[in-house]
Amino acid sequence: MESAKKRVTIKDVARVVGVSYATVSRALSGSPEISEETRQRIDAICREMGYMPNSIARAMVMRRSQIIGLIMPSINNFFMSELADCIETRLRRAGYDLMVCNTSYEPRLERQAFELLIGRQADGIIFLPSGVESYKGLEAYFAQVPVVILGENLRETPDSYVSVDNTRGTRIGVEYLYELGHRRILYLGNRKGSMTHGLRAEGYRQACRELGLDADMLDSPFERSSVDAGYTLAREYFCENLRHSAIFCASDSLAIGVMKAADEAGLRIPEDFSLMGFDNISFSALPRIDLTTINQPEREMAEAGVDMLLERLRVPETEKKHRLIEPDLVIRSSCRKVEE
Amino acid sequence: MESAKKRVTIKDVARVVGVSYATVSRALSGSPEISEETRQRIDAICREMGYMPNSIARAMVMRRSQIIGLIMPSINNFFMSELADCIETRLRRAGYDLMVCNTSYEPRLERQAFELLIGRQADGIIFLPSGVESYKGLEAYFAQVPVVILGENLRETPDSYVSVDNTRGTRIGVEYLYELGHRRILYLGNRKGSMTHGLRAEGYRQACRELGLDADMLDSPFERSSVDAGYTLAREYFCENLRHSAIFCASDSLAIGVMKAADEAGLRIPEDFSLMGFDNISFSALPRIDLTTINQPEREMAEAGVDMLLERLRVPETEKKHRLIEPDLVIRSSCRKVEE
DNA sequence: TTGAAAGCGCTAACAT
DNA sequence: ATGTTAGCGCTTTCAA
Repeated sequence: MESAKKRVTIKDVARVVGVSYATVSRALSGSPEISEETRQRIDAICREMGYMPNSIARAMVMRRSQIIGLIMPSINNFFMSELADCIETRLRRAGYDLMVCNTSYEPRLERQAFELLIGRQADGIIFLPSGVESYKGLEAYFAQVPVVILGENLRETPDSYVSVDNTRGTRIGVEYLYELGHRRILYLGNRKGSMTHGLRAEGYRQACRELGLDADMLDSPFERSSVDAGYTLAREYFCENLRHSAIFCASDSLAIGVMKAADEAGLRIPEDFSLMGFDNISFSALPRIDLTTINQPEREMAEAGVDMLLERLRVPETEKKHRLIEPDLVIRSSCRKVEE
Repeated sequence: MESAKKRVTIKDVARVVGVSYATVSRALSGSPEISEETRQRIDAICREMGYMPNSIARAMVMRRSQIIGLIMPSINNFFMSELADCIETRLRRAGYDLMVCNTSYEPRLERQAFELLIGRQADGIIFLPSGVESYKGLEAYFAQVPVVILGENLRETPDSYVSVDNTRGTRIGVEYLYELGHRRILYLGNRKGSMTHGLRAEGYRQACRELGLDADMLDSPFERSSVDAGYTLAREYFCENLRHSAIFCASDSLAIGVMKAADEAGLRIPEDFSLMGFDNISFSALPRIDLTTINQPEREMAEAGVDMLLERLRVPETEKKHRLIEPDLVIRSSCRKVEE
């Protein structure tokens, strides 16, 4: 019984109502050229028979699927799941459905996701690249379907993208620490090979230069930022004497790792040193963590990305735009005023 | 140019190769009744022309979309995003794509999601209900498409579901605390109206009865479990003298709120009281939080749910199964041994 | 206002 | 081994 379910089609309805199925189609799509009476009859019968339009057939002839693809490294990531959530909600309100593809940071899966979504006739794609490198080799797809890139600052790309202004973010952070009196600020966890991190590091350098501070960076050899990476890095650093009054971490995860190492080393935050993160992941707001950090406004990013994509769908000639979202400082308890 | 992109179809390929388009279809679908030579030629031309199969057309005639819908309250939730992540990965490996629908805990959006996915010809649906109540009124859809329910224990439903054994979870927790010497264990944060929470509370009561302890519960008047809810509840509780040696929270979020209240009240964990959570959300593993808790094996749940659904797709007569996943204890540092 | 018919890209049954 | 053709459910001319 369950599998023998032939669904009710427009034809079935037409037969019952006693009109041609074109008429039913018109009634359903709210065409004006139809009498109020037949429309009512058709509506009633549709409800009665439990008719549900087949959007696949519809997409076929309309050449629009009303599907947007979301390609991202992982759904299970504070930053990304927040983005995904906002994207879904906003797209749905605009009448689109979301198809999600995990890439697990694998370029191979990124390619595959594009092909799959194009095959599914997705009307557009929102893409969170797993890194700058991954962007290469994907350009061919960008000609086939409107794509908006989210997250990575791809300055050189001519494609639409939305990103947080990472450079601005670290500048804001350094300036804040400076105002608190900090003059020896370590920047911890910079990763080469990540555009995002490169820009954050750049902001740190710029701010130091302008404020007349020594830029001092402890790079990360790890593939990705994580609590463990921060912990490992900080442990090493704490072996020597504490030469800085503040540590600015390239990401919140790293900062939390630094906290752990500090706790173990008997160093207090912010009494012995101030700690600043970047991202404002949900962890950072927790009691006991309560990390001062630079916030990436995910909601705003998601909305900007979706709107940009929808705009391109509505007006195909729309030129590709770049949009930098302004990050902001979230003051919690991990930084304190000092006299130097 | 961008919007004038007529995609390459099977017919275009056929024309170039000089065969009928049925032949191309056969070649592509790996039919054996075709000469190796033409297959090679077709493959080559397809690649050359950048042909990508239109899965919509395919779904239309095959009457299988290879799409699975995932209906859940929110993508942005530690437990759920982890589930979504695993579900996506496993489905993709099985050749399915995932369409995600947020319901924001609104029954109206749950209904809408079902209709939408059925309209999209989804082959099956994985459903995380926002609550027991929400289950009502949805039964009609269950007849139209195979559905597997994840998360909620819906004992009465005849439909397929996978859930963690919540009752067992709290029992494990109480037994552990008992072994550590605790005899006065408060159960904090029980919410009426949630099946999950009802079962957890039940486990607590059972264990207390069997171990000869007094069951003592501090119910939560809040709609959902959250850090704030736990904080508020605990603050109130700490106003009086600490009458318990351990607090078992109905969820990790609550437990973290309790931590915050304890910190403010100058109570130390686990020195002044032991604290146990339930869920093992990613927060709980953080340094400074390090909460002993009951783990819900999300990966296992996701896999069981996906497998159950795929099995029903393969063998439509498969009877609907219920599967309870065994939770397990994660020992961290928030509970300690006591002499009573 | 309504009906008839073509066609979206593809698969599969039937011919050859 | 390959071609012909019907048809999946729907929208949209074109006619009536």
